[in-house]
Amino acid sequence: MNIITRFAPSPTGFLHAGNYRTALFAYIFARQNKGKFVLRIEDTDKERSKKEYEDNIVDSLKWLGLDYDAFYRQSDRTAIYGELIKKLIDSDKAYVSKETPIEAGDRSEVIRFRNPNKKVVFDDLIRGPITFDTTQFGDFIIARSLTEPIFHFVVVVDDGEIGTTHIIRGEDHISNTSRHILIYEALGLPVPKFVHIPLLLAPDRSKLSKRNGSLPITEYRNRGYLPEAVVNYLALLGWHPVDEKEILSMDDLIKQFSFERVQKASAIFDENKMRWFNREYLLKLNDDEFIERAKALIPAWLLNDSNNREVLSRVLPLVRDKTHTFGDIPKFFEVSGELSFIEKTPIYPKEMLLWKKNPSAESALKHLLESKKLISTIPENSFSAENIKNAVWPYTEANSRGDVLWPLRTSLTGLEKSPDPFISAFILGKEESLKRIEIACNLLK
RNA sequence: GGCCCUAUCGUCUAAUGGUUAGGACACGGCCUUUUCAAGGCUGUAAUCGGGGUUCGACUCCCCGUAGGGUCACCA
Repeated sequence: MNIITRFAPSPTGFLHAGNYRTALFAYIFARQNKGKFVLRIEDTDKERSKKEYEDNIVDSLKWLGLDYDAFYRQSDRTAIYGELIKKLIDSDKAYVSKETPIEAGDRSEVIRFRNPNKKVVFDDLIRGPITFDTTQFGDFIIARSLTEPIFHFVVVVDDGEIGTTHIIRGEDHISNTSRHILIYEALGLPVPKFVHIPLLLAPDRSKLSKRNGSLPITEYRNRGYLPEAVVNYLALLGWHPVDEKEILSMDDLIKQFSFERVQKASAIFDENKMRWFNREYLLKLNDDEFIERAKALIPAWLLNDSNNREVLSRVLPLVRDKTHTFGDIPKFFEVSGELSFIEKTPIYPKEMLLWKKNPSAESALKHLLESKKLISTIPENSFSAENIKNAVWPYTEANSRGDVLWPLRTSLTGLEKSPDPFISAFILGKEESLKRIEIACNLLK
């Protein structure tokens, strides 16, 4: 059987992680079976559908790497729906019904489906058999008019035409399924397989929504997440491989995925773990890839000023070491950020230079003068972190590490938290480092 | 409220009748260390409750309870 799955969002708002996880499962299942994955924009609600949201859906899928084989937009297909509604009316499977409007916008005439009022059973691939008594739905509305069909109708018509074999969608559609099956039968279409994916919940266990802080998935791109990390994390929400390996590429997922291992219960979206995944993927990048992909969040003075390219290469290991998402980078360079000392000469109180375990100004000055002497012996062209350490270390060991290294580090960075003194000095260069130590000595005198 | 779905550490989950109930994230401790991270080691922590079935239940059944979904002229 040639597998066809689809992702059928309505462009009435930004879609969140839960929506894209469902899309991801549909995509993976299609690719795993060498089938087709279709994107269908469900924009029958003309009031609320916006092009902006449709564009964001297309953009998001592209970012995540979920390429689709066909694209449908329901608003392009109004005529087709009209004809099929007419056919149902002609065969008395639907009828025009007189109504008393209740809300603004309500019509005095709608098209209702003649419900055979029976029990419908379907076999959900994740949950097993589910039974509904459709009597509870009555003769439900399938269109407001011949040109204004409703979700329940178009979704069946389109999946019939596309030939969707597996309808993979959120659990919130379970109770719609029996109605849809009734329409499949009325239309004489084969009933596809249904797969209802559990919902994603916010940390407070409520449904993911704008209110509880769920974000458009593209917002994670803005915050410096890698799409491969997002995909990996999303796949592991509600699904788990046979072994305990959690770092999985899209290819791995396509190889290993199965609905049997999809959880039945809803899962809570936890950004903490996604950050961890992102760091794992960040570690796999080489330096050039890292810079290329972090571009948007590296400070402009460091990235674009050719004089600073050398500085960039020196701080890169440090930046990489402390970064979980690219979004962490700007704050290292903000005022009093851990790397803020690079761009601006630090201004700090004298007390900053005193080690808390031995807050003596004489001691700090003595060690600082000695460090300065040792550092100045290093030739300019071999001013590396390693050589700086080698020059200072024996003296450090002969005394007390803290007594020597705390004043040295703070003289260079002026910060409570910063990289170690050897790396800091290396980044600043010999001349600038000696200058800063000199300033500190004067402050202590 | 009716109908439907679900229930293992705080979170994501493994274990499909027999395990000291495993792993990951987070959290704590230790090591490393001038600081902050990172890293290494390590620790705390779970089968919702009650009945069955069974020699034996996380696992099967029933009843509760809790959470979620859905009851639109939205999708």
